[in-house]
Amino acid sequence: MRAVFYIASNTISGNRVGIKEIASKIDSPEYFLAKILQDLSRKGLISSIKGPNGGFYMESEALNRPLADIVMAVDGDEIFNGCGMGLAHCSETNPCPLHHEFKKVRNQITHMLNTTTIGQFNRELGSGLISLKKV
Amino acid sequence: MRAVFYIASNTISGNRVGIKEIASKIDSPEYFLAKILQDLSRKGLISSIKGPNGGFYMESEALNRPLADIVMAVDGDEIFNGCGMGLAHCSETNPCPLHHEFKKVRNQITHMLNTTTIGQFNRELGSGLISLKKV
DNA sequence: ATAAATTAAGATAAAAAAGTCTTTTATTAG
DNA sequence: CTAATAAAAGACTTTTTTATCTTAATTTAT
Repeated sequence: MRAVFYIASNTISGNRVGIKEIASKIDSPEYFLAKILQDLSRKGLISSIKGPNGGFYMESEALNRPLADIVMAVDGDEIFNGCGMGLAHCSETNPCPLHHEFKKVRNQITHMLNTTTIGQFNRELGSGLISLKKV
Repeated sequence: MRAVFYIASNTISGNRVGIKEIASKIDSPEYFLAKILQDLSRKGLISSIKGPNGGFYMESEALNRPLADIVMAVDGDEIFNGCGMGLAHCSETNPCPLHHEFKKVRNQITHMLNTTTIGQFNRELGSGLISLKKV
């Protein structure tokens, strides 16, 4: 996610960025991150070109995709489904005691991830002053 | 969590339950579950006695503890902290674009886990008709 | 006391996730 | 065309999590 933000913010300012730069800026192991970006690239969320002056960037359509797409691409849709307590029987018609509250929470998260685009998040994040590191 | 619910519901009806029974009822590998229960037992959330007619049960105080205590015991307090986006810079004074919404969500979850006790959840779950299986 | 039942603890193993390295492929600049 | 640069792909290693097995300790019933 942080890597995508970094790529997005560079795309917005017209640059492509190499894996080494991304890795160092978000403080993530280079080769490991490479795997993830390759995957996101295969899934079309980010783009890349090889060779000198190559690197990662995003298509403008991709910038308009919601944050949920990153989550889906990396982790799948698991977090969006199922009973919060992990109970099989729990459903709308046979809810566990926290079903409705959990549902509310999950809908909120889903809504927020679906209505915030990558580009929008980045613009609101502000200029390049902000660290995308985790620690 | 499901194991604790099973123990709680049996405690409420005055029984102790053995690891094999729990494992089969919640559909979890016996030895693995044993490790987790040993841990919860060391932490005082559940109790056990050995020997014939032994098994796991809960003290009545434990039944009054909030669900959050189970989460804490098993997973620690990580889920209760930090920026939802994993950004280091994000804080109350320098919030990321989703900070406030995330905070709302997290507070909701925390509140719901803190104000629902194990015993209460179980009583609301209803009688023994309900499967605690995951699938 | 002894045998049986039952959890506790420790060692080990298997599986999954995270991380690293090496080789290949594509692109560009000269 | 060639050399250099950069991502892609695949093999491999390490670490963490999940799961299993074995032995020990405790309790109860006889």
